[in-house]
Amino acid sequence: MLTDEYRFKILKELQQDPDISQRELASRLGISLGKVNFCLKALIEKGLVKVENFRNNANKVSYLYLLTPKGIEDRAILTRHFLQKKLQEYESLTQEIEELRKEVLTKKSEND
Amino acid sequence: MLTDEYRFKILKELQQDPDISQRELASRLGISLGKVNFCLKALIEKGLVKVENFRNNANKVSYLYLLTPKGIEDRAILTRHFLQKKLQEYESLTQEIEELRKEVLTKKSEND
DNA sequence: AAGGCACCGTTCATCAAGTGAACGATATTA
DNA sequence: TAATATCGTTCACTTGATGAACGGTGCCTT
Repeated sequence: MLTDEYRFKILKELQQDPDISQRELASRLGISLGKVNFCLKALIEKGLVKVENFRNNANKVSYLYLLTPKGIEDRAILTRHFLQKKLQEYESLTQEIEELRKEVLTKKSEND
Repeated sequence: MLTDEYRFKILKELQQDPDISQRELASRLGISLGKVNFCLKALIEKGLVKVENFRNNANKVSYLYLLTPKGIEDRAILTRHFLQKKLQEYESLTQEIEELRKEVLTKKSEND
């Protein structure tokens, strides 16, 4: 499945490193090769990524996974979206930590 | 699978509400009935929870999922463990937000 | 007492998602 | 030229989660 999270992560990696193998990408994101392959195809299908055969000066054929204008736009939208989401996470995480702290202190005083 | 996370959450719920149905527990934790049933059995197997047939004054048979001393101890350990973990998450979340902020601002200035 | 209803824990067939070994194609090296 | 390395692609397999269905039990109404 291609979630927002991996759409974002993959677009981010590709933008800053268009010549990257699917294996390397899988390794960086901590997911399987199969999943990367699936997600990448979905991104291409959606028109967010375009794959090009790139022939460098040593006559070596390698692949380039380039973000299309639509892909760049999508990445920007996702960035704003995730900032909002992370800020909400920050709120709830702060509260969660507060509760855990209280609890740890309570338990401690019970044993004193 | 019985992860630390659900071991913690379930022990927490049971401690503050020992007469609770598996369905209600599933609903509170946002997981399926089958998973609750599986996890609960695992907790009993591990000796962290003891189930009792509780016969109240109206002769109604209901269940009590009580934490054993071992269960209470485990919950305390998990609480401290999760506090540490959440503090680490806090660190990385803060950094992540910082990066997202930078990025949003960069994109914005590019379009000005 | 009997029938109906509601809720309980338990089971398990079914589904969805992730995995990585294996493959053919291609580039590089010996 | 043969051997090796790396590429993207495929797909059989594993794993986890799901919730409908079931039998058991308490309770209410008739």
